[in-house]
Amino acid sequence: MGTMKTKYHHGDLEEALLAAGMREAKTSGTKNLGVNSLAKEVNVSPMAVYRHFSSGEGLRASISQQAREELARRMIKAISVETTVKNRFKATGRTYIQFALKEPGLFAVAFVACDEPPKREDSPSAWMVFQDSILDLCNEGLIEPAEVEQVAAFAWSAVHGFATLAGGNDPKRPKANQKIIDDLLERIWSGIVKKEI
Amino acid sequence: MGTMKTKYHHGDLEEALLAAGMREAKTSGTKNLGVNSLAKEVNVSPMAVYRHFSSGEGLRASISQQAREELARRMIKAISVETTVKNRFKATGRTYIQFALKEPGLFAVAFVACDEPPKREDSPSAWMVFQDSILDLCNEGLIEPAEVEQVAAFAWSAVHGFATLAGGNDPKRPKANQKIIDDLLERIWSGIVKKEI
DNA sequence: CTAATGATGTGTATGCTATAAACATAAAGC
DNA sequence: GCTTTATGTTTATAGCATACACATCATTAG
Repeated sequence: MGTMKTKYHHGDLEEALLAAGMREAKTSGTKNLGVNSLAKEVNVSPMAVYRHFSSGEGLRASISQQAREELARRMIKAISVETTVKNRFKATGRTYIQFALKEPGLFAVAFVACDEPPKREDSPSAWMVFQDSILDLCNEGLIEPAEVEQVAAFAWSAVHGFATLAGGNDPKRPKANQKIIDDLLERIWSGIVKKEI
Repeated sequence: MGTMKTKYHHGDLEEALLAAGMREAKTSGTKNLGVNSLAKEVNVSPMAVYRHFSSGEGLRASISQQAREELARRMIKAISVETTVKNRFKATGRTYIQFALKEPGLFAVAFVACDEPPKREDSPSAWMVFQDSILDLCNEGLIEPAEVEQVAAFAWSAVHGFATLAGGNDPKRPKANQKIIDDLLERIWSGIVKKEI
């Protein structure tokens, strides 16, 4: 009888469920993230899920968290190759928007409103990356320390809003190409460094 | 004999379902918008719903549309009392954001991603109001005609993004009070009328 | 080494949801 | 008045989340 295909215990079911969830999220967004369908995908009975997550909602919250971490990682990576504060800021926003456009499923899952708080709070977050990028501007003297919170809120809002709208399927959604995105980031920049005038 | 409480035919079930949906949306957001629960709320069997909507998804799409129309009406009303283009623009954004903060349920329902296209397309939309407000700026010579689309996308994005983030329940969401919102709108203004420099 | 214990997975049962098919009732048109 | 059409109800099926009881394996204590 050679290989016994079905070990009674899976080994690392939690990891497998999150991986399967991310796969589904990439291709189908928020659909197909149910307990039953994900359990089936990893060849496990639906109830096994509850040994690792308190509920289906909890499972989805963890998948959502993973998606947000993926976004944050891409942002950090994009920043790392830029040399000026302005370019780092723009790379931050551009990466965020391109993530929404190239991975609409992941982006949708990342920002569904979910009540459940994520398990780990210490992971890289897009918000943190934004804030750091704004703190850099402050260190360079481009904005006042008192403005940091406001500026971060503004920049994050504009980028997140565009990503959400352009990545959606509203027939009237804003168009998005490289030039348009760059124009947007320049306008945001204008709203940030008012003193540059 | 006396009052027959239950007419076999409801009279205007479609309207009643949408009204019930809006009531639920106001208090509970996207939850409790199922076919069964709404049917029960108007004292009708679940299957009756399908005489007016092709599916539960279709029903929710119509409720979502109603929520968007409500937002657009409030924006139009707010604009009507302003006299300058800048103030009209700011009233547009402020109303949008305050709608998200004061009616989080309605706002959530208004902008859930739904594939189903709405039934009527000719209704007032927030997008139209934004665009009109930007066209005004163009008429006043504050921006170039070629910029209109870009500017509208930028303004809409920033306002929508802030409304979404500030109205959500992320522990790190941006704070929102009158002063902060006004600062935000000024920053957006800076991104719009670059030439004012 | 063996036996108890805890962690992890299965099977079964319940109650919810969406919706298809067949039937019932009332309203509108000939 | 009788037929047709619109609008509801009933019943049945299938999927989902999840509670409860049981099975299996891994670890650890004696």
